[in-house]
Amino acid sequence: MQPQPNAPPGGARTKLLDAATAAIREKGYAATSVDELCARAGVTKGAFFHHFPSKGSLAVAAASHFSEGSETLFAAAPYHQFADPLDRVLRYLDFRKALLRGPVAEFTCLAGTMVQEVYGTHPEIRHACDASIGGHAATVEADIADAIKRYRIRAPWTAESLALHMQAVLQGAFILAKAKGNAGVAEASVDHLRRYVELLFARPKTKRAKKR
Amino acid sequence: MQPQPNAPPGGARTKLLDAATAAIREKGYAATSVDELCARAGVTKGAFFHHFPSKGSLAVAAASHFSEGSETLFAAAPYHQFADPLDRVLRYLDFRKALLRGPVAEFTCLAGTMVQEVYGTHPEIRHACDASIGGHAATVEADIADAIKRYRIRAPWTAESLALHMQAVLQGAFILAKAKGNAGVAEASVDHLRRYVELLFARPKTKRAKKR
DNA sequence: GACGACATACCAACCGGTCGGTATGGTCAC
DNA sequence: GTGACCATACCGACCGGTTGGTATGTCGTC
Repeated sequence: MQPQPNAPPGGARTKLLDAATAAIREKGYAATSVDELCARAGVTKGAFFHHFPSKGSLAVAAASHFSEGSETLFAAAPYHQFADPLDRVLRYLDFRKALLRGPVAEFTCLAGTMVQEVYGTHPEIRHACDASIGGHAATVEADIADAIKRYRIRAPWTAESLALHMQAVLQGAFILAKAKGNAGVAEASVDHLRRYVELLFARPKTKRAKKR
Repeated sequence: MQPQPNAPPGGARTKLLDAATAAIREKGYAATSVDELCARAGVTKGAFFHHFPSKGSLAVAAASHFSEGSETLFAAAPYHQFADPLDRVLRYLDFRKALLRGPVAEFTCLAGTMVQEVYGTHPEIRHACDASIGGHAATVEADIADAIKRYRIRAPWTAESLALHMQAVLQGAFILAKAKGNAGVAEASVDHLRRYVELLFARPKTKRAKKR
């Protein structure tokens, strides 16, 4: 099912995937043409349709490609070091906030951008985007679930719904950043989200979170 | 500056604006062609370019058209009845949640959808979307500012940033609803947002909010 | 010599936009 | 009151460029 699981990093396929990620984050799926993608990747149209049967299937592949990239990024992030699961959640948010640097298109989420355009017309792409967002949310959900246990919270909400809410805030923050043309609004929104999580757990204040 | 301030409701211009709002919310800006818009509106291409110099200017006009429509909707909403500004904010959120009904494209925000695609390529549209979102946020901001005064909160955040955060959550909720294909996630996110606002003001619990 | 990885040339459909034209209704001199 | 004049609203054939996609060819490697 999955095409070329181990595509060579210098190959046309990978270059196309990278080009698609960048271009779609900048201008969206529909406005990005196959020709432009080929030009960006330094590849011909023949190579494009050799690796992907259609533009849409490139988008599906790009969503997983993007997921893999961010999975790697978040797996290596420092917030996992913390023994306290609530600290991990809070530090995750700090990490997300720190990522809000440089051009808007470079910290934005491919899946969130694409799904807005294609959710009604390209079900396979929509599904790939859902999987991308949901997969990432699931990693955060695990820490949230641990925090609920640790702090013996009786929550009228589930770990899943909070994890999803966190992703919603981030996606919305991206939209506002795009509208306003700067990342400041997005940072402020992440601050609000972090404050919410703290209030939710109502943890007694400590001077410093302890590492493991 | 503003073209045809009082366009007749049955006229081609208004029909085009309505068609654009619906079509763009369904499939995005780039994927919606001028021909399709004309067909939806039951109008010819000649009429289109008689009223709008370009597709882009239709999009700008559609953003204000959409803003006016929602302005009317929210102005008539029941949450304004409440004397307590915090109640107004909370009931605003209830109202937003209640709006999450029917097909996803029908409760979604035109500005948020469009700005994702065009923020880098069509500055005028981006600006119109920003104005649409910002204008609506400003109405909520007024109530938040009153609530801060009333409850003598010393907030490390501004009324503006909270108003914007609320819009971010809603925009993000729309994205998740599109990805998952149902409004349930969006409702859950609004619940989290409402809980956050309550926690922020830490109001002593009352049995029932009083009307004016 | 077969096969995968590309390149080149090409196509029909569709895109946003133009343009010459018509239908309608209001204004005003006579 | 009527005909000249004109602005606005709208029509639809048409244009050149771009679109996603295809057909066929070349070349290096096993």
